[in-house]
Amino acid sequence: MKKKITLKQLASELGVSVSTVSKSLNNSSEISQDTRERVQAFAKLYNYRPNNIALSLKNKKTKTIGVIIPEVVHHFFAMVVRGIEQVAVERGYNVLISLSNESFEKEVINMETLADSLIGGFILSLSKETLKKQDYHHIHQTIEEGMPVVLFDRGVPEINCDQVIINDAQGAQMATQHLIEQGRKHILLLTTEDYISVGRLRAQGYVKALQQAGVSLSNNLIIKTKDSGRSDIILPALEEEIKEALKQNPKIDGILAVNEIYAAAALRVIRGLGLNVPEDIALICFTDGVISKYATPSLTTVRQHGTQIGIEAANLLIDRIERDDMEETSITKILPCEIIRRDST
Amino acid sequence: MKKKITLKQLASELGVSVSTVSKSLNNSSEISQDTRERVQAFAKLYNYRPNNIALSLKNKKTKTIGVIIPEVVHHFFAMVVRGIEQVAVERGYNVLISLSNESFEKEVINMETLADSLIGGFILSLSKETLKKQDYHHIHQTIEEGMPVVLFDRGVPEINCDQVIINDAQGAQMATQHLIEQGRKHILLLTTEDYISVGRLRAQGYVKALQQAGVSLSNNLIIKTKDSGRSDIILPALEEEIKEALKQNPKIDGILAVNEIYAAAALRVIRGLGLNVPEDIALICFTDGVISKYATPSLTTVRQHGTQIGIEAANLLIDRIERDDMEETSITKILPCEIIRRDST
DNA sequence: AATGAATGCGAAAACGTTGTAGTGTTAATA
DNA sequence: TATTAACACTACAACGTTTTCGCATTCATT
Repeated sequence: MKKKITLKQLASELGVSVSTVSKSLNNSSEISQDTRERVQAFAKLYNYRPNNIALSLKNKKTKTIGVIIPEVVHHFFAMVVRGIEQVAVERGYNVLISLSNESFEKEVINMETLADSLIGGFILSLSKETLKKQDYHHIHQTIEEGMPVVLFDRGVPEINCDQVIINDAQGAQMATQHLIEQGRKHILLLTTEDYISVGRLRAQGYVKALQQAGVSLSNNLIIKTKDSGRSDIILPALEEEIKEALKQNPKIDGILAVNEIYAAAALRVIRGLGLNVPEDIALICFTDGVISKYATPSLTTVRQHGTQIGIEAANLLIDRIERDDMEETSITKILPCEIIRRDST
Repeated sequence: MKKKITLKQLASELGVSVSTVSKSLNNSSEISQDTRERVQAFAKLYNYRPNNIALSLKNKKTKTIGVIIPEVVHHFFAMVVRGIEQVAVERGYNVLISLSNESFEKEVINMETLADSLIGGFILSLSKETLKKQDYHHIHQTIEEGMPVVLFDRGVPEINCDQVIINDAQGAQMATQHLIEQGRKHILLLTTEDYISVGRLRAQGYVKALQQAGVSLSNNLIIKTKDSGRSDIILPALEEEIKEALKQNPKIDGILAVNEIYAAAALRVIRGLGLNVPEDIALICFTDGVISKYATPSLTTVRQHGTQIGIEAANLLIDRIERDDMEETSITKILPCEIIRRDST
């Protein structure tokens, strides 16, 4: 077992000082061509690679960014991670990921652990519980300590930091318009409770589209799921609600779901009632994931460009880390959505 | 902006030495009760938290484990990550994730970067390209340097390190038996090329089950996908192959797919041909993911217990890190699979 | 021949922490 | 009263780097 070699060891083998070795490896002009080459050859031979921990300690900077997401088994977040990772690698950074599992406490603990560790900045999407509590002290504190933070997806205007979100309202509006264009007038909305900005904004877009089209809207046509975080618990309940709604209001001819899972639930209910998609009911949803692609019929979706969000967030964060300016005013990037037409509409 | 406070600053504020502060915070009995309390109160007031980088440099250990997976937008790997993360948090470790995107080169680079950084050990699943090349020098080198490595899912017997894999052969055998029990005798196998151990082993299980049941097997009933890594490229080709097979061999009444995506492709083809699942053709696949759950009909699957794999792998790794024994012989854990019955069989 | 600059290298500090080895009190023992 | 023991605290080295400063040489210029 060969342990990693250090500058000191190299120096003593070569019979020169540590400084000389360090400078040679960094190609400093202080050192003669001769010595430089000799040291470099030797270092290569011994497969020397600098100890990043020591570097971090010295530079007070670590080329590592911390990412906290509510869930990893989730297509959208996985896409975002992919984007972040891509940029990070390009720009020479590592990515440290941890999961909040939608829990406030885990989010706080993870943030503290990461902040204590080796992190130059954070990219995170707040957990549902945090949004519900509206307790952002850990975020504020982190920012106070001079650590750059980028929020994504679930934007919070009252936090003063860079944010990358999608235009949820516009996406929902487009989706609703899309249904209306197909002649649907009785559109059921499946969304989350209002404290999740994403759900709230999407509901707003839905309402706006209906108003613009002069279609009357009704509270019976909006189902807000009490999302406990455990999908195996909420789904049967949601299906029951959908079934009830469809029975009570047979005119329903379109459904907009704020995510794939809700759409899948709807699809199941619709089939159970002997109805067809898209003939009887058209279906569109957010999250252009694997369910939509492989469901039968495949689902028309609002694509959220998860990878793109990750890319933007990572660039924003690394820019700020490298400029080292916490002062400059925050940037909020709002990315457009895109409708992916498939067979369900 | 309050930068993080250091021991030295605390010491000068308190008018004692750095050592005293350090020892007080660590509750050393060398320091009087009085001083200890005074220091601790002060530290809490200033929200002191130790700088882990300095600790790591000193201890030559970092409580961080590196995870390299081929893809994050993939249900199984996401589940494994979840398991790893869970154990890591419990045992006080961070998780550093990076993605190889099934590329050999990215895998090597990522391993080097992580090894240079702050890693105490690795958990990884080799990329397809690595398996194809059979070039494991980076793994060997890492192990040589005294870094513990745990491989999961895609086992490689010739690498001497801990491994956590599922019993692929047995899973495939069970799945095939399941189809046979339903009276299916002409079972199509959708698998990968042989260099991927997972595909190879599953094919073996399939063959074994057929032999045990006295069912004749035919090469026409095995489709090996040339997996380029880009699913948008391979899927249409795969669908074409399946369609061809089904046409040429109308007796086919069962399909075993080595992953969800292949199963989804099969489902689409079957529907396109006007056939029904499970009446005409029963369908079973590996990867108990979101597609299987929400497809119509929902798919019977072989569950691989991804979270459990992650848990086992993380425990194995952390045990080895903490015992610091690279010498002890390697452990290979083989986890059983489980059939999840749904509507497609 | 004496001065100056340029060249090539080394010593030492610094980053934040811990642990070992010391230092100086006070109290207890012979 | 002299010796020792216990106590409470401090100094310092070490982890692996980079970097600033300083010290010799050598070489060119007067």
